[in-house]
Amino acid sequence: MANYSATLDHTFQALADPTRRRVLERLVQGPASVSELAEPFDMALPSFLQHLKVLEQSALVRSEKVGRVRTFHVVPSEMKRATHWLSLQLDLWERRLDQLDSYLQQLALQENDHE
Amino acid sequence: MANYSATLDHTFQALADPTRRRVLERLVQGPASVSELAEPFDMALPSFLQHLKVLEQSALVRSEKVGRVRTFHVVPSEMKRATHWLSLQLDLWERRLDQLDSYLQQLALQENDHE
DNA sequence: TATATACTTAGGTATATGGCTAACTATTCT
DNA sequence: AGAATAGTTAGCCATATACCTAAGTATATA
Repeated sequence: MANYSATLDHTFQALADPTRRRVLERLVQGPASVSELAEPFDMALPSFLQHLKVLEQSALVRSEKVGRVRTFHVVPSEMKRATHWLSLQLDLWERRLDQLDSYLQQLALQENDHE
Repeated sequence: MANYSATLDHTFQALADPTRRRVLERLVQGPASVSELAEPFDMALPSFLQHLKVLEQSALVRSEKVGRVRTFHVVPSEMKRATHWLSLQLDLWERRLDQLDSYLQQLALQENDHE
């Protein structure tokens, strides 16, 4: 495993679950094993592992197994892509507001001319 | 309708679908009616309407109906919240790397002392 | 070598999601 | 009034998601 084509779909899907977001919040503080990650959650281990799988398939995290311990760590690139998409939309939205604003101001000026 | 308690769950869930992201990309350019929004999509109208419903319930957009036309527009606050969460995680991740870095540098210095 | 630890796999269930068609309502145009 | 337009509601279906228990594998520890 290592060849995932992660998409914004998968990224946002992975982020849509509170358990998975809490895991990420833990992992940005540093790597952790499956059982360390699972500990705060009142959930059967196989259910929890499902979440880790989703996170890894979305490429938000990666893991390696050494001995019997699997350690997870954050990979920032997909979070960056998601942030970028959102920032771009917010930016475009604000630009449009600015344009609208100056258009309305111009209109107001023309109105004054006619008085 | 107007009393939704939107959460990051709902926001990311809404963003996880390509149709809904394309709708948002359209709406940051300015408001649009249901049929304008639906036009680029090869999808039955009721299916498409479902997506608009998800977007509105996640509070990423809002709509008003005038006559027989319902017009949608972007509401930026939830996008900002999502961006904020992501940026915070990325920021925490980088801080941790920096700390690790200076720790390792210190370790290297101490090693030199012992030579 | 026996036991404990740390995951893993298999398989089952309930609900959610994303699509459809058909039929209906409310406005607007002729 | 009758027809067209714009959106809505109801109901069906297939697949995905999120949880579970039970049982299995591989690696350490006593």
